[in-house]
Amino acid sequence: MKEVTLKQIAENLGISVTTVSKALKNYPDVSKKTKALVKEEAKKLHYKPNVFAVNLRTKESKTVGLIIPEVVHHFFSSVINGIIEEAERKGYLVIILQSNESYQLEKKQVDLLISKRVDGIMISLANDTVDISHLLEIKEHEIPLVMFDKISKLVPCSKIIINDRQAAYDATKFLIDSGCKKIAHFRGALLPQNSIDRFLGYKKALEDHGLTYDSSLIYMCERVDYEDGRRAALQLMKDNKEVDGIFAVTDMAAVGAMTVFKEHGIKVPEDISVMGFSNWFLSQAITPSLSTIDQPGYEMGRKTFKLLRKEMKAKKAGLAFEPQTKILETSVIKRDSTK
Amino acid sequence: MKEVTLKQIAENLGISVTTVSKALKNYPDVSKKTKALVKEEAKKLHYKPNVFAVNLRTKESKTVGLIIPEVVHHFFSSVINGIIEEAERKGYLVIILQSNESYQLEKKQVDLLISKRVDGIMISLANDTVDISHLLEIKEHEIPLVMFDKISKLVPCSKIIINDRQAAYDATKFLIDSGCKKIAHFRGALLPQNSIDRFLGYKKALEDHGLTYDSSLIYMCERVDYEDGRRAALQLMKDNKEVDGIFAVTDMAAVGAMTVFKEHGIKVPEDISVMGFSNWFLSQAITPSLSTIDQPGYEMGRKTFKLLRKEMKAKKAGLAFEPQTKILETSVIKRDSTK
DNA sequence: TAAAAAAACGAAAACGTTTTCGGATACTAA
DNA sequence: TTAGTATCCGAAAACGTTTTCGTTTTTTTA
Repeated sequence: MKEVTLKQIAENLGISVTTVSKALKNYPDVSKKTKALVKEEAKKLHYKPNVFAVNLRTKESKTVGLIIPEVVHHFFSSVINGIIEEAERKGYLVIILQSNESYQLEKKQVDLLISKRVDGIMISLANDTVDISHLLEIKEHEIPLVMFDKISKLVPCSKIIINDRQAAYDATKFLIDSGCKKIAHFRGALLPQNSIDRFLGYKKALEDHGLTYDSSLIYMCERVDYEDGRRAALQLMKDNKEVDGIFAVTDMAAVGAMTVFKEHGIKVPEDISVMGFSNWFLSQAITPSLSTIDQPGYEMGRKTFKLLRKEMKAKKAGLAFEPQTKILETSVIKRDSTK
Repeated sequence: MKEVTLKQIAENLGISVTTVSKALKNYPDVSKKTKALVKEEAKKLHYKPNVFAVNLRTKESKTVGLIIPEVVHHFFSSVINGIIEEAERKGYLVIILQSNESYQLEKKQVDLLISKRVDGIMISLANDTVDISHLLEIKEHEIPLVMFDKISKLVPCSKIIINDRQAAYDATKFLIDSGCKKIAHFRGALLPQNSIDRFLGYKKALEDHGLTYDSSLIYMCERVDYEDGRRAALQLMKDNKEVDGIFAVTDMAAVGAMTVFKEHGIKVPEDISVMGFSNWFLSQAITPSLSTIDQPGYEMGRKTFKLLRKEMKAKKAGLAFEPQTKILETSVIKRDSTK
């Protein structure tokens, strides 16, 4: 059972490899008759072009790379979903790598993708990525690059993001409008721009509405997860600050806090309102359901690939491409954890 | 900025391409001196082998394919995590495709992976996959194949699974041991083996413990999700069967049911016990926390790739490979939704 | 019918690597 | 010295495709 090649078909038909190749790709300088003959023979033998050879010749792999901090994560897996769906539609396959929020790994993986000669790269940065030389290297290799969600403004490439600051502002304002007078913030790690922006949005909202910002109401959730939320809530209770509202950096942290409150007989939202961020599936399934900010992961994935493809097309055509930044809409989702 | 090739290095050093290639791969018939020279030059020029050429020559892509019903899914994303981690460790990249539980898509994607000439394929079947010709085709192309979780016994290939029937038996027995006398089952779709096995385990447990099986206590959760769980629970209430326990096919369905109960003042576990399946993250975050069966997704992913690699190695060495089936351990996790 | 134009085909190079196998050089033993 | 043996190197083929460009064949035009 030997592999079927152009040569095989050519020999069977007594014509040249060149003509076979051209016939299959509908070149104008092959007669209709020959084309038909070739195509028939190709079908009969179940001819499939050898992608390895095609790649080598065309210098294209029809494959793109995706580096993501975490796969087991509602938001990111939604993004993945959007990306691979859109990519497949356009004939591209997606190689997925997970940086585990580690800059070292991320750097290695970028190298990997470059040496794999993917046609484009999409990336959401690890928390501790500050050095961006590996990203610039991508550009040096002239590989189209799109960053999404967790980006670095220093890299001159297309970006798909939400307005974290505005969204956090909206969330906080929502708490204020619902009557909260003393609002704590469970913030994320210090480095990533998202955490910073959400923090700033929170702060701005307080100031704009006559509430004084109090740094002792900021609780750190390094990993922005359930456990962090629990820890922060316990600390909050111990501090006894009489807080009547919490804006948490993620739904996970918010849920962690809510379970602690439940365990201690603190009522949500009667005693304290809780606002999350991301609208993970989980937030609608718990009781009380969690008010939050809707962050459109699936759409972000699709848009990310679409933008990448635009750039890949431009590159192929030898055209210049001006990096674009798209900001996706978020919205406040009112549920039962707020008044 | 031309690409650096072996030829480039060879010319710089005044030696042949052959020697350069061999030097870089530490062939024994190249002198230490030349090797050092070549390696130095390669490093200086930042030489990276052209994978396209390597692929063509070696007929290997160092890439494997993964087809999965759904990415946004706690269990499957855990599997993905395990697979890509293990793969990367061994120098393989993973192309991920999503079948969306559609046989048609799954078939197309198998074709895609075959024509991409991946070195191996891992797959978890779509719900409506009954025809297995596309899977046999993989074998015909002599591409190593491993199926996991949702498998078909008819395909002669390695498999990584859990014992769904036993696990369901354990879950049901747990409900019985905790005092439940009338246990309903929220089952999954009719086709997939998992649903069937979980149903059978449930049934067997009842029979083994002196409870009569009653088909009117079986509620269908076609998509095994939150909404299905809600619907089934509402129906159950309407039917007024005085059920005191539920074994749900997934945690999602179980959580859906629990929220309905909560909305209607039915206490879990006092009025009714609920048992889930999978141990998704969510099950520990809700209140009351959900008792469930632990299904080790991450481990399943790692084992799946490991087995695939074994087969790929055997193939490369020209050795025969006997398909293996590995059954992973599950365990009952006792939480607050059961007595 | 000859010349010009159009249509159809194919030889060959190229993509960059790996690997076989024969040849050259240097070294050892008699 | 010669023969034999390591040691080192390189020519060339191969992987299967794409594409340029020149050649041949057919058709059209005068």
